[in-house]
Amino acid sequence: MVQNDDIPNQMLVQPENIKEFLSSHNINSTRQRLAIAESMFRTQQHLSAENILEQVNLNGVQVSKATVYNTLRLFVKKGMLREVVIDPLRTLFDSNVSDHHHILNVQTGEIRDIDPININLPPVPGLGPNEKIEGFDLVLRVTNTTSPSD
Amino acid sequence: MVQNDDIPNQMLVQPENIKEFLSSHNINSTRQRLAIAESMFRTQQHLSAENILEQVNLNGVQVSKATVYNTLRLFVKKGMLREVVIDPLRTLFDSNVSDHHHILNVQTGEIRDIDPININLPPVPGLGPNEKIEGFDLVLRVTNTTSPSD
DNA sequence: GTTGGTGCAAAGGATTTGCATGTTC
DNA sequence: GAACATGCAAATCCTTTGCACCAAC
Repeated sequence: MVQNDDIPNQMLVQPENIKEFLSSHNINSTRQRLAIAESMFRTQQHLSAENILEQVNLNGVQVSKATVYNTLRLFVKKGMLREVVIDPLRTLFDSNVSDHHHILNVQTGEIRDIDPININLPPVPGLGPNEKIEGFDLVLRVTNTTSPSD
Repeated sequence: MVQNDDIPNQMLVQPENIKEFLSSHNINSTRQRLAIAESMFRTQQHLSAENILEQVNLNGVQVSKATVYNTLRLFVKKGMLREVVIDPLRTLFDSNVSDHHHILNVQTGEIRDIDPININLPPVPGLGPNEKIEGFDLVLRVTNTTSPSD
C-alpha cells in the first residue's frame, strides 16, 4: 500500500539506484535496460516507445526499437510501468503505477496524472449479475479557456 | 442539427432508412457506404474496421479495407459514429453517439455502453488555471465473480 | 473535357516475432 | 556444449495517403 499524498518525486528513481531497482524486480541489468529505465523513471511523464528511443539515443546509447518495446513490455509485466490507452495512434507508458487518473488537454495533447478522485459511483445500471467492478479509468478532457499567453 | 432526446433504439437504423439516414447527413449513397452503414447501424455494437469488413463481406458486398476505414472516418466526422479508445490494438467505432460511458469486462474483452453516470466531480487537484473540463471518459473495468455457467 | 467525389493499392507507422548471438554452468 | 537469456532484423498488422477512375455539368 505505497501511497503518497504528494506522489511527485517519490516515483523518480535516482540514476545510481536504477540497477537495484531493476534487480529488486528480478530483472537483469544490461546496457540497454539501464538506458531505457533511466529515461523512463528519471522523469514523471507519459512516453511512447519512440520518445524513449530518442532519449536513449540522446544519451549516446545504441538500442533498437524492438528492444525498447520488449523492455517496456517487460517493465509493465513486472509492475514497474503502466500502459496508458488514450492516444489512438500509439501506446503510452506511465511510470506512475499508483492508482490515479488522467487529464487530457485536447488542444495541446498533453496528458497529466491526477490523484485518484474520491468518486463514489452510483449503482451502475448495465452491470451484469455476475460482474464485479474492479476499478475504473477516468480521463478528464480539458480545454484552455484563454490563450495561455499571459 | 439532428439530435434525439430519447436516443436508445432510435440509433438503430432500419435498412430501408439507411439511404435517407446518409443523405440527412449530407453523404452520398454508394454501394460501399450502404453496406458499411448497414453493418454499423443495424446493431448497437463496438466494431473494429476488421469486424465491419467481415460483416460486409458476409453480406456479399465487395469493399476494400481502405474504404472501410475512410468511410468510418467520414461517419465520425459527420457525427454519426464515435471513436472509442479502449483497446490498445485497434480503434473501435461506437454507433451510440449520445453521451455515455463504457464497461469493459477484462476477462471476456467485451465492451458495453452504460448510460451517463451522474457523477459530480470533486474539485480536480491538478487542473491548470486556464483549463476547463469539457467532459470525461469513464471505463469501468469489471470481472466475473462466478463462472458464467448457470 | 473539367471539376469534384469515391474507392482502393500501395505506403507508412506501430508493434511483435523469430532467430542469432552471447552467457552460464 | 546445453540451456537459457537477450537484442534486434524482419515480419506483421493497423491505418492513411495518393492517385486512378467515374459522374455531373
